[in-house]
Amino acid sequence: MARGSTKNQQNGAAPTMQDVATLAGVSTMTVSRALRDGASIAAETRARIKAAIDELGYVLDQSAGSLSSKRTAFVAALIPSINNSNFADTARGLTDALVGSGLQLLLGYTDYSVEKEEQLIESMLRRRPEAIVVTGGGHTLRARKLLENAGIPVVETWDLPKKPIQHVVGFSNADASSALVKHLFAQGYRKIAFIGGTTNRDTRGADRRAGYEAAMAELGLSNSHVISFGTPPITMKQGGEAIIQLMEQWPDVEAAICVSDLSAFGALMECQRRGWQVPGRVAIAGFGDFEISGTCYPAITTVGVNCFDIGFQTGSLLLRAIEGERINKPVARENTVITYQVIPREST
Amino acid sequence: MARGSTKNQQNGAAPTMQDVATLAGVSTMTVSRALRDGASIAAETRARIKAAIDELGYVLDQSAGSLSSKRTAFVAALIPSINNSNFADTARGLTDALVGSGLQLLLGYTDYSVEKEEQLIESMLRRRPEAIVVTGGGHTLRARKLLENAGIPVVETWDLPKKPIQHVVGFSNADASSALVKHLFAQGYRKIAFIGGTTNRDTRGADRRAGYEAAMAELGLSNSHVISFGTPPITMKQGGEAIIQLMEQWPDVEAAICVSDLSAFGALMECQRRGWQVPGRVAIAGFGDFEISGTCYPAITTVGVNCFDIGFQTGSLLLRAIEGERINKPVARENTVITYQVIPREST
DNA sequence: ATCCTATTTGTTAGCGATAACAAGCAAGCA
DNA sequence: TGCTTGCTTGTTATCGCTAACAAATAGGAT
Repeated sequence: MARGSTKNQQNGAAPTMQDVATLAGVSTMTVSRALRDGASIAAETRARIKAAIDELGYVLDQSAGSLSSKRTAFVAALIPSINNSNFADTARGLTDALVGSGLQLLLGYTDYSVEKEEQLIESMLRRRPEAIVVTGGGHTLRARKLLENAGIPVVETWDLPKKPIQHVVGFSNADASSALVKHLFAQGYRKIAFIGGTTNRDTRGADRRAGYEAAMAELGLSNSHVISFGTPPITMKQGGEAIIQLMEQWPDVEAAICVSDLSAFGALMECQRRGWQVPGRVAIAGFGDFEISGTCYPAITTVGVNCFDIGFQTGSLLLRAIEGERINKPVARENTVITYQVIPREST
Repeated sequence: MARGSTKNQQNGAAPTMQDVATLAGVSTMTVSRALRDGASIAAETRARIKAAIDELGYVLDQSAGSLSSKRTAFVAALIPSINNSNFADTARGLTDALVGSGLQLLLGYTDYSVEKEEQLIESMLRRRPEAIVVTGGGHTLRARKLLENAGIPVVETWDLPKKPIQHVVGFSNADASSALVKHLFAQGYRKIAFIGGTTNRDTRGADRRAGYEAAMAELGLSNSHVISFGTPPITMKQGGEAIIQLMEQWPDVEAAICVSDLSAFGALMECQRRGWQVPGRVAIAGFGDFEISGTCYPAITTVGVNCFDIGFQTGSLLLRAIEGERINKPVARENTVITYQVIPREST
């Protein structure tokens, strides 16, 4: 073990490619090639290098490589919450689409805040991702500028922004929400309320609310009632509190649409606890088709969005776009619309 | 706008620090200093540089900086699943502990697979994190070696491994599970079953099962029954299927402990759907104290683990350890045990 | 005026890898 | 034998930034 040919070998510092090269009796360039597959290198040499790598416990320093090759091999994606199966599905779709491309996904969590998003965008950009994915179309002015100037493919997801930055893979939350209202209307419900968060922090939540109000107006139901409760994302517990408030404020209410399945579930359980029949006393609907909505009893009527597909489509678009940048032929702006559907279940 | 003093300015490539320096009429070193706070620099110069940065839309290239400064400013954390509120809480604890340190958290998802973990460890290490956090104490041989040789602080969480790699912040899943069995025993239950995943892929799940079996033996309850269902993480739906299977196989069963709250919830809902009283016909307990367990009706008895604290303690330990490495005074191995408690609710 | 100190700025030399090109070498062919 | 071809390996020059040291400048004390 007493080689000590380089300084790194002598002290305890991590071995570099130079150490591997010295041990294997080749140049660093050859080591670099051995580490990539597809490079032309003699099998015997490669084996010798692999042995040296194992002996030293060498791990490639990708950041050094990136500096030289201009390829960081990762894409950044910002999602509002780490603990939301909808976004988790999107992330999975993204990951799946990226498999085999050598691109790694770096997730960031904005916590439903555009300010946090701005910070994250900047710190991601500092690491020079090859593309960046954001959730929604609402950004701070500076964030928008950062994205526009980043010089990499940008995708906005989960929304159909009026003024897209570049590519879009999403759907209209307002339309989806309207569709749900119309579904309830067709079922015979007239006194329909909406339960959501207090602020507009969650722009998708705000869109759903707008869609609800638009549909109510369109259907000639002037008595729209909105219960606002807590800052997004509103929790199961808050959903429970909201339904109580709703029943007090509007005892006649026939159906409640919740901004997400989580709050719908909370509302449903609170009803059960109080002995209010669902849908007998009041019907409850959610949004997002979370696992919980299909499992709970009664199962919750909701809007199913193809979350995985949002991620997968985004991923494939990214691959094309990155390739396009590389060969200096940027792909044209794309606007992919994702499907959604009302899923009628037992709660309405 | 027609400056064109450097090549970068001329073509469309992203501006570098040199471009900023030229525009502001200073050296790159001064720009570098202006970007850090705490560096000694004249207010006027700093303002001029900031203006140049704004004009060019410059964003620091951190990977280049890291190469030079040997500080990548991020720590890696691997968790089994993106969509599990327990691990999400741990991640939040980690993030919170890291706030203000300038360290960013990079999350990776192992999908409960040690092979995937190994891959992730390697790809994380390639980016030279300043510390790495893994979930659990079970790793492939190579993963273990990689961690041991990484030369950075390593923390294993959510477990108390027999042969820790370095630091540990966790608890005994087996003991926690035993405590739950003993609680049910004290409530008068004797015929207690366990519902978990089929494989040992989820080592924490396996530990919980082992704890169940140990407690049953200790209590003199020889008739332990284990229902294995699906590969971890088992879903709500699988929890529902498992309880049916359990009731068929062992009609006398009085209580079922599920490997996690999610499966417990699925089991509970299935019982409601079939009109089996819980806890009248069968009692159900979970693990993890997810939001759902406290909200649903009846609320589920579970074991609450201080998940946030696992993350927070890990984060603070990391900060100390990283600082220790920097001043060449590595901190001693630490073994932090996190508390848990049985939370009795309506379902037992 | 001279020296000292503190503050601000610049210079030089890498960090660890890879791109681009150059060169060595063996095999194949005339 | 001499030349070409194709494969394998090496050399050189960065990539964009920061550490470490050097130098310039201003202000104050003597």
